[in-house]
Amino acid sequence: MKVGYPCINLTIGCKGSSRFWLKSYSEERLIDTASNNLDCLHKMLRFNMKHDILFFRIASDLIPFASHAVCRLDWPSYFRREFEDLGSYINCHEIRISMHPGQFTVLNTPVPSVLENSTKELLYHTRVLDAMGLDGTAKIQLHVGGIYNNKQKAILQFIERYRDLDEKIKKRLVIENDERNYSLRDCLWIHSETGIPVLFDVLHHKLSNSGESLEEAFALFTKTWGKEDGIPMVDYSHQQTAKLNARHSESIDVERFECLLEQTKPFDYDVMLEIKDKEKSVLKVLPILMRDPRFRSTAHV
DNA sequence: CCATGTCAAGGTCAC
DNA sequence: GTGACCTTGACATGG
Repeated sequence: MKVGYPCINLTIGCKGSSRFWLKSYSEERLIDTASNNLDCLHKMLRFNMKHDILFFRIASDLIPFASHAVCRLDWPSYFRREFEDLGSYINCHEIRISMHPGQFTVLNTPVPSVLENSTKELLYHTRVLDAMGLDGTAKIQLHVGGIYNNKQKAILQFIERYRDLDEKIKKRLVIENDERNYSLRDCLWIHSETGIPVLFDVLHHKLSNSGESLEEAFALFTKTWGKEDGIPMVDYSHQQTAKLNARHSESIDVERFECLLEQTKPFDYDVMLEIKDKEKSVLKVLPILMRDPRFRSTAHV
């Protein structure tokens, strides 16, 4: 079990996901922004290592507009050195990595241009992880997509589109249960047809499920991850506690997180805390994790 | 300098 | 059919 947070570190004062507006695109601007992002990513990983944080989600904006037609730069070559340095740091320290394309990446869309853009976006994410030399345990998480008035058909469409993807993408792609359209049960069905692993989102499951308890859910989704996929991944967040003033200070409820650990004792997994205050929430739960025999700290590496 | 408007992309729902 | 919302910031421009 490794613990982490997504994309942004609020302590160290740099940003690994800076972008700019498309209309001000220039190759120079791209190179400048991407250089800073890559540099900041390295800083965030070093910060994480100091604090026993071995799971991290890399922001999709690492190389802005990389999947857009406007980008003519051969960025994997241009930044080869930076990617290799990052990759060796990640591999040496056994850091777990994920990425999560945005809402515009939809595989089961009926619109050809959307499919084309989505495929390019998935290819971009894959190329980032490949450029770092990471193995198949570095994952790209995606929601199943839209319903289009016919869920059964939409699921079959997803399966068909998944099968058509490049092997390099397939090796990394996992699906995540969402809060509205595709529940754990739906994802498991897609898994049975395709073999794609299911990343479990605790909050989404609470909002949309088929009556499975947390224990039952863990027993189900953890089985969808093969040896080559690595330890199953979990996204954890909770709804804001009804407190005055909580609006700007959302942070993890340590007791509730402790309940999760307690309820899922038989299972090993890597957990991403999707909480507004990012690494601060991770630091808050570290003392509890340190007492958990499943937890992997930097002392193990 | 500061305030405000705008930003690649999709899907869903309320009206 | 249109527009707000998701989610949130921060880039960019105009005053």
